[in-house]
Amino acid sequence: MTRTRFAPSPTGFMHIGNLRTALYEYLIAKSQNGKFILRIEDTDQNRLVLEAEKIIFDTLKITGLKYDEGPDIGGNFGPYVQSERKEIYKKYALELIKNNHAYYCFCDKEEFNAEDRFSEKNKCNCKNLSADEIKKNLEAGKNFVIRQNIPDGETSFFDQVYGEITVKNSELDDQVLIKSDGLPTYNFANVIDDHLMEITHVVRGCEYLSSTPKYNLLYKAFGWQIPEYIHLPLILDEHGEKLSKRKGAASFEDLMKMGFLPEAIINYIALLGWSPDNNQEIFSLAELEKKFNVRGLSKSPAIFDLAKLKWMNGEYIKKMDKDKFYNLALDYFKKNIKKSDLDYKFMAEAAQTRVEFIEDAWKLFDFVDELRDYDLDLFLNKKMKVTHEISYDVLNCVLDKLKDIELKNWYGENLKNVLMDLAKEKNLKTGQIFWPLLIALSGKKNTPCGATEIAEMLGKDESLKRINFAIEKLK
RNA sequence: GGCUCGUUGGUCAAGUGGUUAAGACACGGCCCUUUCACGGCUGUAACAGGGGUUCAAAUCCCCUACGAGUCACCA
Repeated sequence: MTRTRFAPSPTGFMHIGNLRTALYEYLIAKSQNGKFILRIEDTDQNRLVLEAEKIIFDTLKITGLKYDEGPDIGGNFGPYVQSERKEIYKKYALELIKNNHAYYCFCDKEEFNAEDRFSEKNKCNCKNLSADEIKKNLEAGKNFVIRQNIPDGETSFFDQVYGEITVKNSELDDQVLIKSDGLPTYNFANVIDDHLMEITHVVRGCEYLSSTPKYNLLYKAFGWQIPEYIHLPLILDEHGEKLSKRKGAASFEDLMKMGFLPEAIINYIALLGWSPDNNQEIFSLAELEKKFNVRGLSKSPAIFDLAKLKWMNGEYIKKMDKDKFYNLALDYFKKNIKKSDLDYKFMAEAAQTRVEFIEDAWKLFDFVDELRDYDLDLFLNKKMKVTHEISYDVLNCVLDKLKDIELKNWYGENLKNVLMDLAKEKNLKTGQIFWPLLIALSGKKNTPCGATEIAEMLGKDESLKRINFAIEKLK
């Protein structure tokens, strides 16, 4: 059975790249009826961030990436937190030492750090220590790490995205397996855990591509079966650099704060580095589970494009249940617009197809409370052949007609009829009536609905006031 | 610097030896429309460069350029 795992370290926010890795891991498992496991890699005690685990749980919950096993829900392969597995790693490390695939190293940490990174390999003689010397050091309580003993030769592996990759073993370090604090490094722990947890497909960012040969050597040393490897290309920011916190939207939390819907985020990042067999763009998670295949994964890095995510967010807003959108938009209407006798239902409906963020819905109606001064040239409209003169004349006629309408008849449909009649009477195009009126009432070119609907929204007094103001302005 | 990987329009991308080199976002135009939007139609715009192999190359090979990853007691 296919088993994949998401193995984040709890060091802070949920990076978009990590979330996408989790998504693909989830999809690979689910598309094959397999299991998706969450494992917390907290072996670096210095980088732990409080709350970070909660962010991981919450994000997976919000996005719907439901895991089958994990620290908070258990499973048959636990514990699912690496710091609780310390003894397990130790045991396997000792086994490697016994078989000469690893060795004790008593060197001081500082010695190595001081060395030039690009110069010759760290030369540590600990590999050649005699059994006696090792015993003496251990008994003396000397600090040690356990290092992997990389053999000569070369190592190849097959990656489902990048294909066959071969590296000379001389390029590989005798990496540390167990740190001096007794905890394993990622490099060791991931191999042990992936094996013990029976992970079949190791999915991770391609920054691990170059250390994969070392992991393979470990699998080989234990005589374990090597899992399928699926390395993922990077996600970059708009400058072609690594996504970073400083430049804005690097994390899921950031995007949520900006008003993006979780479904839209998931849909968008699914397409960053993967493409389906057809041209479909909008996918629910359930659809992705059905259609995802490793074949569609790309090798080259992708740039995170906020503009396209915005478009997608708009698509999800349009698809959203009307009542749901209404309820969400209502808060913003009430909070930001003072006028209260408004048809919020109507407003929500008008906004739903025009907005990329729910919190922007009210902005379409920002002219309701107050008419901001506007440029006279807004009246000009080539297509409808509207000029300043026509606007002036039309608004005078409109004012004439409207001022006699009784309050009980002041509603959109009726106003529209009255003005249509006016157009006929004056032999004008309908646009030549409605355009100047729209500008006069709203002071803007882009409005969420038509002129008569706005007139209804504003009420008779306010509408006439604004028409008068426009006439004065045009004089 | 060594090693490894990558490079199709501004962006995401399809493409696996013969295509008018898809589609989406963004941008422009047109239609619909009392505005805007939605929707529909449409336009601009790409195989990093150079060598091979082949009747034929975006596709296979080599070189160059550029970019990235890695070379931690971080993951």
